[in-house]
Amino acid sequence: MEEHSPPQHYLRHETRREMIAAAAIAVILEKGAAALRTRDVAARVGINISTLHFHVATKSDMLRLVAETVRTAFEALLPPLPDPDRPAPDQLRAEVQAYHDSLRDRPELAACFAQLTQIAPSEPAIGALIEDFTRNWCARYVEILTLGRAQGSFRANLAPLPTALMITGALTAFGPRGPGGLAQFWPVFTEIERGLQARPKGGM
Amino acid sequence: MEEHSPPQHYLRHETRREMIAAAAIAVILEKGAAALRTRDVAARVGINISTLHFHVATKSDMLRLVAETVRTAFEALLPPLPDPDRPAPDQLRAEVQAYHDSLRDRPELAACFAQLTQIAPSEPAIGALIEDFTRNWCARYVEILTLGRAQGSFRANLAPLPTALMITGALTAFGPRGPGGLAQFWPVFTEIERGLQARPKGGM
DNA sequence: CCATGAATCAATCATATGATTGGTTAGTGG
DNA sequence: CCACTAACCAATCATATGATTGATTCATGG
Repeated sequence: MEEHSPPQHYLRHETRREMIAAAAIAVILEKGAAALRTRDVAARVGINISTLHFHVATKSDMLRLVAETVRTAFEALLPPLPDPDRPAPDQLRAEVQAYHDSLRDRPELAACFAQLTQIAPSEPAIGALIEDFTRNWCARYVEILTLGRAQGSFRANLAPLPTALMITGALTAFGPRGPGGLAQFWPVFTEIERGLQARPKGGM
Repeated sequence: MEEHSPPQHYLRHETRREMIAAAAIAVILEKGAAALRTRDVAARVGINISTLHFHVATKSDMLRLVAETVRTAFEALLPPLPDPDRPAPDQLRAEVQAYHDSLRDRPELAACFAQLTQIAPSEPAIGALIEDFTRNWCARYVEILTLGRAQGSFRANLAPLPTALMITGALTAFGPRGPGGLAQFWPVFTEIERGLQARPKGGM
């Protein structure tokens, strides 16, 4: 089904590794991480299995490569780190916008990420990488929320960490849903925003 | 490692199927769905592979059995359907409490559910079941939220579906996290609650 | 232009894995 | 208590799968 441009033999190590990562991601998307086979990846790249093993020692290595590739690609799409001097609501929106765009333009990333989450039990290195990324991602929201509370744009009784977990959790749910499932993305974010806003005074 | 009570031979079809489902769930929890092997399940139940195939025709069947078992067990833990005559905030809390308790008392359920998502691509029946369950689960929140808005306990500008997606998304994130990761559960819910509350008037 | 090594492949291995076959045993209805 | 069938198992099959071996080809620096 794939048309590998005619025997474009003899590519560089790093080039091949990138192609392998891309192919592995595609296979994971189509069949799920549970059905990932080194042979399928090799076939997709258009190389022999032994060639694949030349570039990527083991399947476990391949999975690490995929995880690192996805993580790096994801991080490259994130906006600049929170800036204490800009309004938090704007930064929150920018942060969410970046995530939205990643779902729209590179749906493989989040979908693959979700799949990788599941193989963590048998691949501790992957689990650690994912956990680390997730923590960092969440930390960005914690910062923005803390900032916004200090700036007075968010509720004074807002707890940054739980709120950040709520937001990242809600957003993560859009990952596995295909690019079509983005219809409710902004409505969901609008609700989140409403829930954060400072109230005109007079609680209860 | 497992001590199967001494050769308690000749159990009923349904009994064995339940044992098989339980064993499969345990294996999925320990090694992940990708590493699920019919042999491991049989060994855990304490039966021969051919006996396993006698009760469960194929691995695919076994997976469906697992999915249905998890779903049924999950649904059994849910509170009664939303009641238009009770205060929505109470019902919301009851709904969330039930989910919390399921995470605390039956962590296998949510964790296994999450694992099943990785075989969904190659097992459409599983995917459909998961999607269906998720939709129903979300619908419960939609009802409660709609009710609460009508009752005046929630913001008048609250959009039920997006908010329900937000809540279920945020809650789902606690599924894969083990029972230890529940520390932030109630803090997160508290934030959600605060975001829903009707404001004292005077928007903007 | 050739020697060297990086990149490639065909063939093969060892084991894992889902499934089947054919026969054995135990509980049960008559 | 016997016959019948549901439940069970040992042995085996066919294929899938991750990985290796040893030879081959291309690119390139000297």
